[in-house]
This record gives sequence, C-alpha cells and structure tokens, in this order.
Amino acid sequence: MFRLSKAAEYAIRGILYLSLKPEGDICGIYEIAKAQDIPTSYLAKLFQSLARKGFVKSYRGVEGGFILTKRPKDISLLDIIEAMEGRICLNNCLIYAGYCQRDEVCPVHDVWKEAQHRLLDYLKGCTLEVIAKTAKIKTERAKNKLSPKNRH
Amino acid sequence: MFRLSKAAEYAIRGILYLSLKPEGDICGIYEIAKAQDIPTSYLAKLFQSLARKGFVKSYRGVEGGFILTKRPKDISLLDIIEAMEGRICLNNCLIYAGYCQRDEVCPVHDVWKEAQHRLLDYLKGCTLEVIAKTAKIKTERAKNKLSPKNRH
DNA sequence: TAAAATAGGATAAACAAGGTCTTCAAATTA
DNA sequence: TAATTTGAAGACCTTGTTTATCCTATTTTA
Repeated sequence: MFRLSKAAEYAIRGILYLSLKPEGDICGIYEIAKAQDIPTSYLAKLFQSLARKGFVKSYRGVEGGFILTKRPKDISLLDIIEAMEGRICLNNCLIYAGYCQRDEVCPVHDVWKEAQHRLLDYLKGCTLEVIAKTAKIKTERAKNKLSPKNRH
Repeated sequence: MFRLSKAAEYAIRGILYLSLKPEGDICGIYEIAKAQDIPTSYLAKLFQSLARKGFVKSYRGVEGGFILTKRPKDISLLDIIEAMEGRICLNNCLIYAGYCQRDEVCPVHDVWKEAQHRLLDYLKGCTLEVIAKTAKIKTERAKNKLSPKNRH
C-alpha cells in the first residue's frame, strides 16, 4: 500500500509545530502531543529518534523538552519521511542499482524510476519554511471563521 | 512504507506479458509465471481477480488460459495498481474529502494532495502501449549484447 | 481422462501503532 | 548539599493488520 506511516505523519506535524514556535523555545513533548492530537508516549518515542538523527535537540529534567536544530528552510518533508521510514522506494527494483536482475529487460523499471524521481523532487522542495507560509494563511482563514460554532 | 505490493508488481508484469502476445492468443498461467519468474499458484490467484475485474478473460479446461480483454493503449499502470491495491492514497488525509478533521488547518494536507495528483497523473499516462515500446527497445538492446564483451 | 482454471483456507513473517516500565539528567527546594 | 520532582531515554511488550505464499479441493472442457 502506498501510504505514509503514522510515525512519519506525526513526526512531520510535531516538527512543524516546533518550527512555528519562537526560535530557541524549549517545548515539552506533552505540549506538542496535545496541540497536535497525537498519543504522547508514541510521539515521545518518535522524538527520541528525531533527536538521534539531528533534527531536534533534547533537554532533560525540569523545563526540559525539545528545540529544533535546523532552520525551517533546511528541513524538507523528504528529510523527515526518510528519517522515519528509510529511503523512499516505490518499487523493489529501485532498492539499489543492481538489486533487480530484470533491470535491463524490464520496461516497467524505467517508469518507476521516473515516478520516484518526480515524487522525491517534489517532496524535496517542500521545506518547513514553505509549508509554514501556507500554515499562516490557513490559520488566519480559520480564525476569521471564529463565529459562535467552532471546534478546535 | 511507500512501496508497491508484489501482487501489483506481478499483475503488471503478467498483463504486460499477455499484451505482448499476438492478439487472441490464449495463454496459460504456467507459461506467464515461468516467463516472468513468478510463483505459479500465486499468479493464478491474482489472475482470477484480474478476470473478475475485467482485465482478462479466462478459459477453463484443456488448452485454457487467459486473454487480454482491453487494448494495451486502454490499460494504464494506474488501472492495474488500483485493481490490486485499491485507490492510491499517499496519506490518510486524502482517503476522501471530509475524512480528515484537520483538513482546513493542516498545511501539509495540500502538499500531499498535490503530490498524489502528480503521481496519479503520471501513472495514468503510462499505458501498456507506451511501455511496450520501451520493452521492444530494451529486448533488442539485450539481444545486441549477445556479443562476447558488453556490459551495460 | 487429463489439463487447466476456480475457490478457498492456512500459514508464517513482517510491519504498524501503540503502551509500560525503569533509568537517567537537570532544576528546584529544603 | 541532599532530596525531590519533572521530564526525556531506552528497552521491551502487545495487538492487530497486511503480505506473500502454499495447498487442496472442485469445476470445466478439449
């Protein structure tokens, strides 16, 4: 199935939330989880791995939490996805050059190669900075809708 | 994980093989499986489902087998993939309009929408006819390599 | 009758999504 | 300075789903 795992989805949302905070703000896992409606203990685990991979820095103890270690313009969706799921690979024949024995005969191989290239290219261009701009517009639009009835 | 299932992969190769046969040729599952190096009984099951979905027609009994029921230019990779895996959905928020409650606030939603659109568009354009052309070139190139020293 | 599709169940392995519990580090307080 | 508290780190566990097969009958028809 061609679907993003929840792990990657949560990681993206979590990091995006961090990136929208004032720079240098240490932010606890509970706050992020609450704000993004993600199971806290699960998100904690994901952030541990994000810390090991250098996306965030962790602070233990009272007032501990996480901060972003890169600038939003230097983090793309592709970066986060690959950190959580490993390299994107639309088909087995693309695992690595030479993996697929049918490579030189199989005409479908090239199709996947091209499809993957296009997808990666697009996701690479989607940095947190770019997304944050959309976010601003969206939340403002949502605010304007703050008439009586309004669920989170 | 973002990967095509073997079921879809096998189905694509199987149908592609059929499409390269002279039109109207009934072709047994064993031949296809052998030629494409796919477990026979597994491919049999896949072709049953492809028959139910109208891609191929089955003939039972001695000399039975399958034929293609559509023209190669009317079958796209997307058709086959969706037949085997259901609709492509890069992220949960795209399951159907309204499924994702975060839809109007989530800035990542639009990215996935666009990415999915691009992928679908590309796969839709990859018909068996188009692929068959590449196939011809590839097999000829492979044949020419039958001289002593010639790697890639 | 023998070859071949049909129908389906059984399976093991991998993966996804989450939870629990203990340990470690930092800050606060007594 | 020692104890307490807060919160991340890390290891392990559970449960359900999906994948990829295999296998065994049961038709069908040349």
